[in-house]
Amino acid sequence: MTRGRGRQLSELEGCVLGHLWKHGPSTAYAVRQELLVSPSSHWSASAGAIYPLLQRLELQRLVTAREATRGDRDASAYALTPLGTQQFLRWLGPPFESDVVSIAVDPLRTRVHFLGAMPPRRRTKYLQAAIHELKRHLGELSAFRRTGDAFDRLSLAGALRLTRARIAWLAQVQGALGRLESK
Amino acid sequence: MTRGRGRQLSELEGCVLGHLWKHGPSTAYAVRQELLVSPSSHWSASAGAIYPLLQRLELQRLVTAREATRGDRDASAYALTPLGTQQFLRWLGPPFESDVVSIAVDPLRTRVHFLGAMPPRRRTKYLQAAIHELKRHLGELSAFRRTGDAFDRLSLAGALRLTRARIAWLAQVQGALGRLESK
DNA sequence: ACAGCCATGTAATCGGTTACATGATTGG
DNA sequence: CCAATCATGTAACCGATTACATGGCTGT
Repeated sequence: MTRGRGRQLSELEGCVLGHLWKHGPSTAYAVRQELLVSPSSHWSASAGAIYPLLQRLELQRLVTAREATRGDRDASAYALTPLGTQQFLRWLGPPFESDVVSIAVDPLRTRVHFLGAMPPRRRTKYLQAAIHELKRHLGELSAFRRTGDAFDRLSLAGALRLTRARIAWLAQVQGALGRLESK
Repeated sequence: MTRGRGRQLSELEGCVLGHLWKHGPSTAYAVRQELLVSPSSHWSASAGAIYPLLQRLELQRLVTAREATRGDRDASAYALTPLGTQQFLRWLGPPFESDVVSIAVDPLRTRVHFLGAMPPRRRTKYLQAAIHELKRHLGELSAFRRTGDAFDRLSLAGALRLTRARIAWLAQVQGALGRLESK
């Protein structure tokens, strides 16, 4: 999927432009750091992703690079151009690409398709373990309750809701399989 | 990330092995068709993904290829080996890799971080549009209510729950931003 | 002064997507 | 019989990850 000229931005590209919009001109390193500490990004924010990405965005004139010598070292600080801002807003939507609204892939949901591959007792253990991990994850997420701005916290509220929904769903699966088994 | 020898399987590899477990020996085409009609896979199930993937799995001795001439045409039907079954069960877990339990990436959640980039009236429209799309998606998912086996339906129940949770969350965002604005 | 970390990248690799090629099968 | 579609792949490309390289900076 080429992204030359008018193409839709990828999720990671949108996030990076969003960072620049939110925090102003930044180096690639600053962008990476924020992605690394973010509670809910699935990217590793590896250098090999971010540095070339910003170079691509510069070629497309969505950002401009300024020489930002920090101490004695040369670096590039990137800033949104008007075109970049426009593309960022287009990425935000609406309209929404279909995979923005379609349900996110859930590895646990994928695995439930195949729960028939294990005996009932193992299934019970399995669901207990998954619920336990989800609750632990819920605790980790809660640690971010007081960080960021209002929008960051609303975003976190979404992550918490989704995690609680997954827990409730697995409880439903437990119940359904229990009934299935006792028939 | 190399997957030679004892490596953990990727999601797509796990799904393909799961298909073979569930439906018995299959051609690459059969695997593709099921992924294409599946209500909730984010893969395009492109030929360029599936055919090489099965060839890789064969090299790793997780599947065996049998000449399955259909009519006059040669094709390969792949079947799980005992090693493949073992690796499939290991992929199912537990233990769970951290990204199995950690929250799935949600493009709408990503975008909420940046809602401050638009004026309040546009935000209102934005959230209405997103909720509308999610409800439409909910309807599409519901069409699968009576398909598949018990596990497929439980999996679908998870997708429905997550979608409803996203709708409720966006309603919460609407309310919170309304209060924020009226202050 | 020098060990260890910070910051800025680059290179190799890998898996997935898009697009293409090709022959068999089927419908009108 | 010919067009359209089915079925089986292959090739080029692309973006992300891992691993590496390098040089400045910082604490002891």
